[in-house]
Amino acid sequence: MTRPHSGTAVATVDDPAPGCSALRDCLHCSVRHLAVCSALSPDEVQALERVTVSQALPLGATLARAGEPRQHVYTLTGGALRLVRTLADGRRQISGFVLPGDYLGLTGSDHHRHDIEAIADSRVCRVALPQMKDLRARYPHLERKLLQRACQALDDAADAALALARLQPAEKLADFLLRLAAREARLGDPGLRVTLPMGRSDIADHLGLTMETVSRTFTKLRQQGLIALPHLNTVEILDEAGLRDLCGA
Amino acid sequence: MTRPHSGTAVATVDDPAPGCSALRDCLHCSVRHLAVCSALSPDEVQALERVTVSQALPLGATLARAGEPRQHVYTLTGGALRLVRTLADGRRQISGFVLPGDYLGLTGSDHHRHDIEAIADSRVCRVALPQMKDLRARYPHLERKLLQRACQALDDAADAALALARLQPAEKLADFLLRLAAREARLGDPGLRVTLPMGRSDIADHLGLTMETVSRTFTKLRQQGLIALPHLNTVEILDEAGLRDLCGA
DNA sequence: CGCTGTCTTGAGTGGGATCAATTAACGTGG
DNA sequence: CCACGTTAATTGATCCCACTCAAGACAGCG
Repeated sequence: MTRPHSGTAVATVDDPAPGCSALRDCLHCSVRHLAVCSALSPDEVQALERVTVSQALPLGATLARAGEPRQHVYTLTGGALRLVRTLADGRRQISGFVLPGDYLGLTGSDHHRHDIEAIADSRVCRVALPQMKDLRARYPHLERKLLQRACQALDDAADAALALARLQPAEKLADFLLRLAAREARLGDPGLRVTLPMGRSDIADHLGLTMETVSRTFTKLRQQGLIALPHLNTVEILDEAGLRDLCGA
Repeated sequence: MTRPHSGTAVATVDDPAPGCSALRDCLHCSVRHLAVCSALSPDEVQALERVTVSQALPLGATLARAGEPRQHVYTLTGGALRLVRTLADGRRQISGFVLPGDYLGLTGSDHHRHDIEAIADSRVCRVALPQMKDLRARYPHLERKLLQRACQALDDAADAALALARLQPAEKLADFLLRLAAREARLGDPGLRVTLPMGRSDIADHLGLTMETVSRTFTKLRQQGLIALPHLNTVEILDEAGLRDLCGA
């Protein structure tokens, strides 16, 4: 069971005295993902440790709600989150899934624009906004890295928009699976076995479909021999080339 | 006639010896839109002038094609462009429309990801990539401004994705018109009269619809008294509140 | 073993796409 | 100024696919 229980979201829980391993994770993420520390002195590392807080998010917990004022930026160090937008009448869209290494804070707004919910037991590394501002002022390298990430995110957003606007359900799903596989591959995994931390309706709300259509499309891809579904949340990519020219690339 | 003729795109034409007005425009755009020059010395302005080139784009001209290596960044100083992606089988999506003041260059790729086409007689201010790199290294303020813009663009992309995924045709069109009106308002225009530089099929390919549906939806909004269409390319917003709660905001 | 929540599968409907024809807008040349 | 030709936009008729509603299968867990 990797899915959150209905609507009973547990409140977020801080980690006021982070253990050394959590702190090391945070620094690690800062180093690896934001490349701040490439040439930091020991006291600079100390300064970083002071502004960095690890926070646990059990499955189903909500990190933020749309409309709330933003207080921190985050880097996901483990687990998975979803970014949810809901219309007045309940229509839902999932702007994206946040996986380990992803940075949360690239927005021009001072309020959250999404509900941010944990779809697996997760852990984030967080920095308060004013302190992040200081860091960015102090390390131009960080600013540059953030801009790089933002540009990459913009490219991804354009790809997603094309998929939403013009791909058919099977193409959307193939595209989604390949994208997920590529992301897991970048984190070191082989790439043929993709784990889906999210449920069918999350996929549907991400691709602009219904749960039923997603389910039917999974069966269709399976019957065509393009994928296998050993478990509900595990997809094995049998014919990557086949998937790839399904989504017209 | 503000629409490009069929497929006969005129090649882009450089302006090797830009007149003083073009140069002033370029500097103006750099100042106003990237806020580089807020505290520049005269010789720094000279340096900027040297890297800045104005380029005219007649209606129908192509500034770049998807797949080509990127050579410059641009700021649009007049007219309008469209960013087009085309699938192998001809399905088309327009990622966005570029209006005066917009910056072209926020991408992580070193190749163009869109066809960039002028949908009106246009003019861009361009800077070669290596020189832009220098500028960014020299002026941290510029880097910060670009990041701000990228973040804003990301927010807009999320909004667009929600619209593509979950809004109905009438809602999509209402959202589009309001967004366009807001954009014109930011450039000083009153806001009740929106000029559409693009044709119906461009709107369709932007919203993930067909030309016919866009046309039908226009008539529907008109019959409901929400808008008026004095000319083909002019929309008058009669009931802004009505439009606004159509798209669920 | 039954309960709960999720996923799958089925049958029927509706809305946007498709195909096709008409109308409108604009520019040109007589 | 008007008739013509071209291109874009509108309107109409039909179809198809994804949505909707509903039932059934499956897994996880107490």
